[in-house]
Amino acid sequence: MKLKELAEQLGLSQTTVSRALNGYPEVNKATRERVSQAAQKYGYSANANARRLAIGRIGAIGILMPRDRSERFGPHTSEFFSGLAEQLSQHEMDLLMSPSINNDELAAYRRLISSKRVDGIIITGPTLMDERVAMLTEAKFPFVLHGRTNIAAPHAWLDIDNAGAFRQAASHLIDLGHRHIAMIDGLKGHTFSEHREMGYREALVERGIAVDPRFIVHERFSDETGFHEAQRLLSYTPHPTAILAGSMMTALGIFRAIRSKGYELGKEVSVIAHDDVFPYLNASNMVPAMTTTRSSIRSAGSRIAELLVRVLDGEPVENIHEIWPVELILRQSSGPPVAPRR
Amino acid sequence: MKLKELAEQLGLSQTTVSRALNGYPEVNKATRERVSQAAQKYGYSANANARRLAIGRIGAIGILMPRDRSERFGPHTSEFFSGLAEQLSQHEMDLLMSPSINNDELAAYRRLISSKRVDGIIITGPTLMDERVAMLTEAKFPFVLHGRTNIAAPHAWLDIDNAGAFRQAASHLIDLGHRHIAMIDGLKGHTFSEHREMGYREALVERGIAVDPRFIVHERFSDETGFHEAQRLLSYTPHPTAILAGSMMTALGIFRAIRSKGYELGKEVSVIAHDDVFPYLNASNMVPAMTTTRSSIRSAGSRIAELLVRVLDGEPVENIHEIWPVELILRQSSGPPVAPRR
DNA sequence: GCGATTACCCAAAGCGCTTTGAATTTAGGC
DNA sequence: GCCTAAATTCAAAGCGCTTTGGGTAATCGC
Repeated sequence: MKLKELAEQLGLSQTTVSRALNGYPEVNKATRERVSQAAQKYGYSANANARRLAIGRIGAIGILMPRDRSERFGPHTSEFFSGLAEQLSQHEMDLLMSPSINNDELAAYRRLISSKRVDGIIITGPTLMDERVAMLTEAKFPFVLHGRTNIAAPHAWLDIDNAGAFRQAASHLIDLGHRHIAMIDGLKGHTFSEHREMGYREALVERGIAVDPRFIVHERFSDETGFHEAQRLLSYTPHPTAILAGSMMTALGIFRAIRSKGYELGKEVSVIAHDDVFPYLNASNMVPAMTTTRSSIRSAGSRIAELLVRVLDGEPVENIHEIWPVELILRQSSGPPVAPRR
Repeated sequence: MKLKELAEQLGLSQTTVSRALNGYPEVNKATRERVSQAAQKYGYSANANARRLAIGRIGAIGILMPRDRSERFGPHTSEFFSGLAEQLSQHEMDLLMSPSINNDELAAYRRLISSKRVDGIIITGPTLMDERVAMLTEAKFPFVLHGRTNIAAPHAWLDIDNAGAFRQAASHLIDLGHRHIAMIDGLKGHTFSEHREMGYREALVERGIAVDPRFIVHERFSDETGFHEAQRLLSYTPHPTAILAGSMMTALGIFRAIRSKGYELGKEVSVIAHDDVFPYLNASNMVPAMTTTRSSIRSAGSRIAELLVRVLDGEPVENIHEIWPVELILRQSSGPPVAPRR
């Protein structure tokens, strides 16, 4: 069933039917009602391509999937997507996932833009001088960044307060009496990683605690690296009595390392992990319950979609910046340092 | 830059330029070359909507994201998507994620079809009499199912051998000497869950071991349920000396429960988990390394995309069925039962 | 050298929708 | 009851691309 046929059925012009369906004011209430009824009855729904061709808007936003297994594609991804999609459905927009081809990311972005398959783009996991941000800004293509960069040119972004999260967590550990605090976070170069390290350093420096470079680890987020790095850290003398973990997966590995060394978690060694909030991995139900810096990445996705819609509606990007605070949720994996039993 | 302009630049007709770019034979080699060069130079790329409107094919396949936090949206999702997207890029197709609105899934599918935004659909996590499968089959809309149903009408699907996986795992445990084996799997009703239970039962029955209904648990996949259910199971007398876990997250919870009861994993209580293969959660690096039934969900996604393309190309759906075997990878979390120390 | 192919290229007709500009009714004012 | 303004409705012109149905020039067979 197409518009033309529906219009014929109703004895109306395509114009009127189209307007009735799209909620334009210049159509009689009774007529509009009649049209909706008919559309319902025949299961009519506009051909998305034709509509978009006519309207000039694509009705979809894009997100590139890195081909390699970078930090940008982990368990948090599905949560983030879920948030995006949820919001986009409010605006009748689709989410287009485009995989980058032969690892030339920038080319993939260009292709995505030039083929006009999306109105805007969402980019995630930026580096401090992210070239994608630079490119899209220059191309004047609408986008919202999840994260931040040091790039001066104005662009829209939403980020969580990574520095604050780690500063707060480290401060808290210091308050508890810890003096040897390590951090195992994501790969260097990524903004979030740099910011977290900054926050960590600030907390230590503020309290006059020397920063031991061996205690700052940047690695892929995985239980495996968490395990290995924590084992290494715990073999030092003195070893850290507290570890900040950049992800839940890392924390799982760290937990294992602590146990394998015979230490008690939350006593001899404390751990505070950053939690993106996964429905299937609950920090509060672990044993001991995990102290976390928490920020729902699902909510962030949802909000970012909203912001992108605003960018598309013409809101100046220089107005679109949000930094979300991160909560520190105290649970049992962090406590005052206790001397080892041996 | 649009086709018309490009054609003018070249002093050719739109027809010729279009044909040159799309690889049609009736265009001079030199001309084709000249056109490609120019397209490259001006960064021309066809407007996807116009192209699709003309061509009648959408160039995208759809996948619905359940709004609720069902089994269908977990950590495996991003891996599955990743596989899909990787394959689709070979065919210049997009992946459209559409969130279901107000939890009326069927309506969301209908909307997706009638608005002609996708050529085909991928559906996952079916129940035995999945209504989506029934609906799409009846509507004659192309789709490929990840999983299986009992629906007789022919439709394309790819599934892993869930029954075989659990049968194999249970058999192995029996070989090791276990007589009290439990399973904690996903929610009842889902095909994979039913099949796994079937496999488990078969293995026990085959060896003359009575099936204890208390030992069969169906729950959401999460570390939390793994923990609670395993705790419950281990409080029975006699308690299971081995547990099959339906997911890695469940297994994490089970591990915790075993430890919290003071049992040694792989000795007093064995665990075999199903592993979809996550880059960030590696079974072989756990301590003890986890015995798993392994099947890459990423590969499945990739293959399913390929199958859907074939369906779209007109291959009869009754030819498209694949059951993938599941490997049992023996590691240290499973071993002969050892009597508890007390 | 001439008709018949073959190779290339083109103008124009859609694809199904939105929107402009105009026409037709209907309502309002005196 | 007549004129003007407001309320409805419509015909037709795109949106940018593919494809049909011809053309024209180059090539071939004899």
